[in-house]
Amino acid sequence: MTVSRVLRNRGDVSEATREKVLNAARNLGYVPNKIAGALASQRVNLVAVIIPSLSNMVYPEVMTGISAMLEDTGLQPVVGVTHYQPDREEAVLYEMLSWRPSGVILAGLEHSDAARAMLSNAGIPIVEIMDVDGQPVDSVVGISHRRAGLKMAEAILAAGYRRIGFLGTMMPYDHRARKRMEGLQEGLARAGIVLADQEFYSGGSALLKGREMTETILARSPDLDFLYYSNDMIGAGGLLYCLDKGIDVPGQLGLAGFNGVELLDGLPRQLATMDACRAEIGRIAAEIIAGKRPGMAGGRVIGGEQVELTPKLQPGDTIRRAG
Amino acid sequence: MTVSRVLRNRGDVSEATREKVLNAARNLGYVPNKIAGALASQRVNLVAVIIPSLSNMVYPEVMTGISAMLEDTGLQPVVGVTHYQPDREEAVLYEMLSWRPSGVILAGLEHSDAARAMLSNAGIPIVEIMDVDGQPVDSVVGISHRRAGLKMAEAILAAGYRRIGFLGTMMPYDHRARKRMEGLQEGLARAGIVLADQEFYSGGSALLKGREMTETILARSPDLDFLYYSNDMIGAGGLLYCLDKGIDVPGQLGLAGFNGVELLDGLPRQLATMDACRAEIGRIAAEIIAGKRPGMAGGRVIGGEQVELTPKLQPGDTIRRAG
DNA sequence: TTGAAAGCGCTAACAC
DNA sequence: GTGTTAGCGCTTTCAA
Repeated sequence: MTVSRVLRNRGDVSEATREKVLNAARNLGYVPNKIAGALASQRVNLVAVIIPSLSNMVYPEVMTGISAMLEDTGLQPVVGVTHYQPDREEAVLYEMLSWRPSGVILAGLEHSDAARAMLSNAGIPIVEIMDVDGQPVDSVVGISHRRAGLKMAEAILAAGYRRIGFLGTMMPYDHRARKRMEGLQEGLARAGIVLADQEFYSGGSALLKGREMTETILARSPDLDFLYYSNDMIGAGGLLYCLDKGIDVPGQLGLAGFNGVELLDGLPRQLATMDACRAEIGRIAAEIIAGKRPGMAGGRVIGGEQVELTPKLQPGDTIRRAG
Repeated sequence: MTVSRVLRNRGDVSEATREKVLNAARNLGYVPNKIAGALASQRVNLVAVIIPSLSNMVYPEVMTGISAMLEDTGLQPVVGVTHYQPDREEAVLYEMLSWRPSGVILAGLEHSDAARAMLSNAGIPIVEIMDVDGQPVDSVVGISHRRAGLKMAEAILAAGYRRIGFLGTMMPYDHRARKRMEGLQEGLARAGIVLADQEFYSGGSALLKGREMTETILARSPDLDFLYYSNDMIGAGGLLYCLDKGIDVPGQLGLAGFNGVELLDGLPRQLATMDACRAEIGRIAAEIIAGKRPGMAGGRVIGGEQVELTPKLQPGDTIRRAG
């Protein structure tokens, strides 16, 4: 039918007919059925985005980058949440793939075998985001959390701290926090230093947990001179705790978090952190799906792209000036 | 085909055939095509959720409530974000309706005429959430922001404050913040008091903005004795500012925010706030879509449901004890 | 318990 | 520039 052509601004249609159709559509309150359209054309303007959580702030920011980039490509992101559970990830992925999206963006490089198999067989661009320490299925955009931890270790040591504690989530599937801790340990090991203590939490208000954990770890290991938190929210809690207690930060005790969340800007003191390049990651991932990356003239390359971003250390004022 | 029956656990199929089909499916890495399925069955297991923003924390929490409830109904939420722009809302709604979802959950009661028309004609359950002050299209679940503001006015006056300032977003389309301010003004008016000053912001780190706005409004109106913030994040910023400056809270200056975000638990002092019942709203909205509300034995009632929740005042310790 | 056939509402290819 | 036709991959209905 000509109607189809008008509604999609396709092919040659006379202005008159066009107007007529548009009017009729408006008056009838006609909403096209994309299900039928997709079935007929074998094309779906949806991009599956699979992330572990929406309450982490990091992911909403990645989403923002994705949405912004996708805005004028005609593609629409569809979000699925896994709650850091591999089996949920598998289920969500299956569900989404059954709608035949144009591409998949998903967090992390660790997936169940079944999920990997689905991704490999999907025949659409797959972009794994956030992390580059591992074997991607197709494309990957992220930072090396291992190197981030290592870099932080160097900064800590350069500033003269020696008794370092790590505070983070207990979640067994937060692979990126784990890699940062491993990177930190490796960096310390190079200087012959061992992580002095560690403390984990799960659930609850991150800010409050940060306070509690800080109190706990300092009670247990009063000689610690640096605390590395796995995220900025618990780090901010720790900072507020130290200020309350009159602990000399960064003289007596140094602090650092991770992510570079904008929340930190309003704190009484600026927590040291490392920017995880969240919006940037989202933007690039979306570009890859949309086939908009420079150097890829339309046709997709087999094997995918590997983009490693470099997180910048933001020393803030909770870490002593080196030297 | 029999295959279809197996994959949907439908009708009578012999165990033998069933096994055979399941095996074949697994080996081929078969993922059913829901597009075709949906077209044939005229049923789609998707629920459209349309919200203004993901960075507001409030909406991710509503999402959590929705997801949790939908978990075992076979329905899947699909998120669309409007950035508080009516035309974006209209576009997102159009896009989503064209996938023929089983229901729509969307924030607020204010929509463009076109959007209203689409909603009315969609022939599926519509649930407007967050706010009950207005005319719903179908069902509605939320709180009265006007009454929330009014109740806050009463609490403020009862505690003896008289020179009240309001601080909020400049966004012209944040109708709920506007209604809270109007409620506040109405409550003050009953005691013959007029809002002493107000200050608005847009964009940026809410915590930081809260600090800046507080400084600005106090510089302009040093005699204010209470500040009512349109959300907890800017309120928290204001609280941190006051503590920095050594302002006596709540003696000299009372503070209150809105939402009851869990972040507040980690602050040095507990900001007074009012719980917006976010997860609860999400849960009930999802129940309505899933047809799970008690008293609705399957068949949906024309006209929809109206659920008004009552926000609780959490006085914290930034408001003087009354009397 | 299984197979065959029709058709969901569109798009693509081709004829007019 | 416009109409016609044959599917897209399923579900549904009905017959075997």
